[in-house]
Amino acid sequence: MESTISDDSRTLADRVFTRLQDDIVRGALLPGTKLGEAELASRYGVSRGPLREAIRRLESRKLLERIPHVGTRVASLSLGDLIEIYHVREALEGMAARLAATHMTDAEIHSLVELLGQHEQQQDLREDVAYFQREGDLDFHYRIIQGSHNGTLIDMLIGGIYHMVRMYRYQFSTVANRPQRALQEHRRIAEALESRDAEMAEILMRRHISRARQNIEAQHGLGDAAVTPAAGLSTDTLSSETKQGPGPVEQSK
Amino acid sequence: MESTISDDSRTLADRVFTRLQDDIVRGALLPGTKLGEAELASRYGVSRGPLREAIRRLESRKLLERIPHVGTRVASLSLGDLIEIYHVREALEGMAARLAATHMTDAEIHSLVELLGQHEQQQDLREDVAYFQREGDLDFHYRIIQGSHNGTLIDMLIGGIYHMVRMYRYQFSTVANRPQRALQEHRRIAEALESRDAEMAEILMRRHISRARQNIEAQHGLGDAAVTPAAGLSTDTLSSETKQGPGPVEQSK
DNA sequence: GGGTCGCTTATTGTCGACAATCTTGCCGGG
DNA sequence: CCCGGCAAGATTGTCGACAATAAGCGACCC
Repeated sequence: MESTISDDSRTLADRVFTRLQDDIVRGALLPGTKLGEAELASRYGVSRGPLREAIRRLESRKLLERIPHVGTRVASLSLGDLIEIYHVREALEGMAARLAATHMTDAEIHSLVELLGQHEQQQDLREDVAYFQREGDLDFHYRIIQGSHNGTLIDMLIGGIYHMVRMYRYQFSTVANRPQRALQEHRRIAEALESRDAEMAEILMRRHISRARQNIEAQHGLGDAAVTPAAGLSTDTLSSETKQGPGPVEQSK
Repeated sequence: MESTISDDSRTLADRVFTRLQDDIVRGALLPGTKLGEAELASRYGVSRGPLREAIRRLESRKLLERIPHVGTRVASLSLGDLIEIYHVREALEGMAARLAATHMTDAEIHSLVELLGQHEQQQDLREDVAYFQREGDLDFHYRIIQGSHNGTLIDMLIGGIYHMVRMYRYQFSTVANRPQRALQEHRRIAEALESRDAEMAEILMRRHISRARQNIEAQHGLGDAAVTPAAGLSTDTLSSETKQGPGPVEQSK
């Protein structure tokens, strides 16, 4: 329940794992970039030992692609991969919503409704709601997943899929171009949860995610000029590639 | 078919990862066993470096539990965990069956039906069908999952969940006490696939897994005396130096 | 002139040693 | 007698160096 792990309490390998994952997800490291171990080690100020352990874990989470004796590079999602992920999300989060309708506590549901209220306020107040809406959307889904109270499901979604979804959003800087509607759908789902209607919650959640997927498909289907990753990887020479900003690694919140 | 990556082509860390995973899944290492890095390293004939990388990957797969600065131990599934897993399987494999109904090739379906024929023969011929049925069951589900042609789904099921299910089966040496019925259900599912009935395939698969779960719940609800773990350590090719005492694994606590 | 072989070099894989941390047993005090 | 602190031992975490493998490049042969 409490996830405020102080940054220096855990082991070094765990920290570099978190930082690296964050840099990948936030788009600081563009997909396809080759990651030299020596370079990364010096960048994060650790030795190659802990770094390699972190790499193996990121590899398990499909955030890194590794070829033995060749190297490691940031995983690049194709559109097909993303569609696949959304199909799985539909099944899994639908299930999460169904479970949440019966397993969430009243306090959790109340808190969720409050969160929705905040989202609506932000929706009204700001024009540039993309970022907030984006994170808010994640937060909404995040809470319902937690509300399922199914540890396996939570691990799979939070630890396995959500990082990829977030990576995608930052990668293509997806504009939440249907925030109003998404918010409405969120509201409906919350209402189903409030009335403890499990079947309705599942159906609404599946629809919600299905629409998001269709939205992505349409967006990329008629104009994928806006999704050019701007990162031709193919045969990049090593290193010295992603040199952006003076602060290569930003510290998180 | 089995000409997969030859054992010496991959890196050492990959090999010890496979071996360790196999030993865990097959029950050679009992759940809860404390794994000392030095001991494991000498057992597998590698240094602690590659071993630690393998450990991190197994940890990501929830097959090992690690506490920083304390140690690593084999994950022990509670009954609740297993039930959770089966619920997720119901959603995920139901989806896999639905996708398989439309995405499997005719050749794949034909091969699946042939596999079922073999299972029925074994069913008729042998009394001690537990092992074959067990693996056969896995094989059947395995093929349908592959037949979904959804890479994300496949990774999640094969790479994430199935090892845990297999571990459980070996752990409690679960007797497939309803092989006849399970086989019938498999047959029905295959028929649905043959007629390309996606909805029917999903429903049948969900029922099939749900029944398996209910079977487990009942079995453990009234008597769990039949949980005798049979141990057998695998000693093949890697480093001929594997000291394997009569009691190599110590139960902690 | 094109292709292939061998060398160079950089990067990954592996190893052994050192340092930090936890556990355990013991001692003293309450 | 029980509890807390302290020291010794063991185990994990981290580091730097060495070895093995693959990519790049140039020369040589056909």
